[in-house]
Amino acid sequence: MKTKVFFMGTPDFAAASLKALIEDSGIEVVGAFTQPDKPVGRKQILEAPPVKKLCLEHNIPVWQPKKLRDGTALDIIKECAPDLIAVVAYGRILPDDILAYPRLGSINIHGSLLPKYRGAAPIQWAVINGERETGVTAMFMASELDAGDMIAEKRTEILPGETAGELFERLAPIGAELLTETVHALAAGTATRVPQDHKKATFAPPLTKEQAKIDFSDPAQSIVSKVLGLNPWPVAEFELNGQRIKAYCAEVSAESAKKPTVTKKGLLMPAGEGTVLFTEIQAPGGKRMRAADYFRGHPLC
RNA sequence: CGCGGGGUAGAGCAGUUGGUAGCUCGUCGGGCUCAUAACCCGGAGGUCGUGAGGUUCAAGUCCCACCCCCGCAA
Repeated sequence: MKTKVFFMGTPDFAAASLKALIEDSGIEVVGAFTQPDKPVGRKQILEAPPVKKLCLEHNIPVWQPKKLRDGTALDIIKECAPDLIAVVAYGRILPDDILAYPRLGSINIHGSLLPKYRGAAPIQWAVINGERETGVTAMFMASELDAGDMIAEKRTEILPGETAGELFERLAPIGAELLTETVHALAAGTATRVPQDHKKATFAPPLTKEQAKIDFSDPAQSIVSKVLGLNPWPVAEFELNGQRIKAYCAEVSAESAKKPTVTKKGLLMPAGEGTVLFTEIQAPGGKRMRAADYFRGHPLC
């Protein structure tokens, strides 16, 4: 008897989990919710989220409800008769009646080691704050955001120089593995349930463009963590000779500089404490490129 | 038709009021050095996005069309 799972998720990170469920012979994905198509790109072209694409490829019924609280969403789920609901980066808060419906419960895979970094951007904040370790946590969903009882977690080191985007890609399959394991554990009745220590909870709110600006009075290490955590979005930036420069990759430099300096490795910028070496940047209208390349054609005055 | 920048040697750029192209780096050869991402000398490498389009004695440089890349905005 296959475990029937109703899936909810939106971006690539979620699609990785969905794919794992689809490929698991003991699991049947009976339906899915994902966010409505959104205009993306320069010309506002409507594009389907990764989860929707995957569903279409595998003939899994998929809906993109705008409202979850008018009853129709719950009706759809009832029709699919899932044993449990699995949510991965769906981007919406689910009403209690939906959470309570499946007999095995509603679970969520979250990109942090709870109770730390509850919220929308756990992976990015872990990088921004210079954490050395992070992971994914499986939990039962509660009405309060990311506050449900924990089932299991998987840990991983944050590598030096790793960007949030890279960490995302590395965490996606780990989360997928955790999800399938958790589904099987629930089906077998062997899943554990541990309440979070709510006093230790921290939060990871959505990133905004306002925080993209680099403050060079910060320590070099903080600036580097910020650059890495804000890549690929919204991307840290700073001004140089009146040009707005986006910073994709940076590291703390062993060399020191008192003013902006170009070297073979990139651009050195003095910080509040230490010196930052920008290695990958992008100017308006230009492509993203190695800092050393950029300054070959744009020498500092 | 959302706003805007750009497509010139392997890479990043410059190219003035139109007259067949330069710079930095890399690369190749040679030299110097205990040594080097250092320095010196020399060389190779470009149908200037596409359209055997328009204007012109002459177009990278002006006009037209198309393709591609990118920033903003979402």
